[in-house]
Amino acid sequence: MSERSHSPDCQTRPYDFSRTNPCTQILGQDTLGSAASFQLPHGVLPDPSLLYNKTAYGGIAPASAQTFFPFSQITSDYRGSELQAGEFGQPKHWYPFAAQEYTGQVPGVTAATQPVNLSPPIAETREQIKLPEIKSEKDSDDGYSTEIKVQQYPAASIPHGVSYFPAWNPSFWPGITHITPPGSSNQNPSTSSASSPSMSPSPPSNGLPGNAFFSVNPPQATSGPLTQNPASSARSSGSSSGGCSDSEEENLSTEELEQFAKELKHKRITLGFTQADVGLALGNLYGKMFSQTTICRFEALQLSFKNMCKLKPLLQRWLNEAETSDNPQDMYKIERVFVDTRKRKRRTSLEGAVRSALESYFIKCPKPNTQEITHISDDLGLERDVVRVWFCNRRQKGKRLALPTDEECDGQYYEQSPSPLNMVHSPIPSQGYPTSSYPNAPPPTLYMAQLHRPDVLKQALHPGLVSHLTG
DNA sequence: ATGCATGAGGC
DNA sequence: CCTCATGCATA
Repeated sequence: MSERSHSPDCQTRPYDFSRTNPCTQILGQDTLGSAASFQLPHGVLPDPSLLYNKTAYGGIAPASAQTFFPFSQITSDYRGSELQAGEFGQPKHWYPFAAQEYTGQVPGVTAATQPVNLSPPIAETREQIKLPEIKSEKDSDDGYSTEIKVQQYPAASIPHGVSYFPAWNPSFWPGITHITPPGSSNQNPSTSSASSPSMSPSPPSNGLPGNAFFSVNPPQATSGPLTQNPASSARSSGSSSGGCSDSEEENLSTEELEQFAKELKHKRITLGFTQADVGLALGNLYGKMFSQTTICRFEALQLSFKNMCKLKPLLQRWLNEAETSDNPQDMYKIERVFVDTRKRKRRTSLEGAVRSALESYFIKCPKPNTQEITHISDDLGLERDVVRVWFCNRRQKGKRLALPTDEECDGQYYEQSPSPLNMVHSPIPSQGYPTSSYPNAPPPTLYMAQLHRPDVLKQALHPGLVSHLTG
């Protein structure tokens, strides 16, 4: 790990997404305003966060510890990437991992899926426990594996009947489209106690309910700190601040994000939470959890500006909660068993040489067309899809690492090298980051990071690249 | 921490 | 097919 937290100087500026207002619109999208948002394709949820800013966070009712459990969904039909080709009209809902999708109280299911093993109260409980994992890397004929895993979630992880809930509408449960608010009758074990003692992760803490951490926090604690951000409030001028907890999704500046990321990391560590913990905690607070990966990328400012803006308020709030809580450690997670029957394509591990080759192709043409992809995959002996995905990821990475701070050197990846494929460079709209500049100039292609920081450079380039290019 | 993958949404 | 958000799996 690096200690970026120490030297504020070394990391000049991750990215200079100006204070354009991507956030505002992101969060402002009244997706939820339209009826359309409620008839999602197949239970897919629109970004819940979109709703957050509308529904005051502070408004979250005290947790009515309803327990919801995962359910095993069996729908294994993974067609090899070979067949992938195009669209499968069929929804592929075989991978219910997103918290939102479970979010909901299903009495019947609850009982049925009652986890077998219940959490040992503390520390260890935080780990993800994997059950028999049939991992057939090479053995599996198709190369995919099936796995069953058990995850744990905070006791209070129950999305209290918040208004935005309906939007998540898990298609699995037709009747649950609109859940009943905490108060309403609901055969559901309305209380944490009812949540089945067996699963109450709450350590034998005398008076403390396991969900103390989340539900106990007084509104003040939550809403107050939200406005803590001086800059945002200052900037958010008139329009937003409705009076109460003002805009959290407000336009954030790079500096703010940067600083917050640092603060988050520091405090997080101080409080003894792992990135994974935070991700799960968000699930408790908002019903939408995130992976360690995402938290990590957030802290490292490796998400898109939009994404950063979107997540910041959530993390901010989590931080507030964590800080104001007397026993953040009590924040415990119940185990949530969820059998994931999905088969995921096994991760392809590209060799250094291959990666270098891809890099070199990328430099010549960051956005190869179908034919070119085929050519490359052919040349390197890779699956077409692997190549395609690699390019997608590479582009994405390029954008993440891009530092649109200086225009001087942007968008000029070396196209000097003779392209073996006569690839043509296609202009790519820079949607990744608000490049502050370029009023009407062609969007710079930032695939090659504007390496202003050595650390970024290190990340951006693959070791063998140079040799490959020269060789 | 990061590489490869998935899937929604958009042309 | 792409972008974008996100995550599993792994280095």
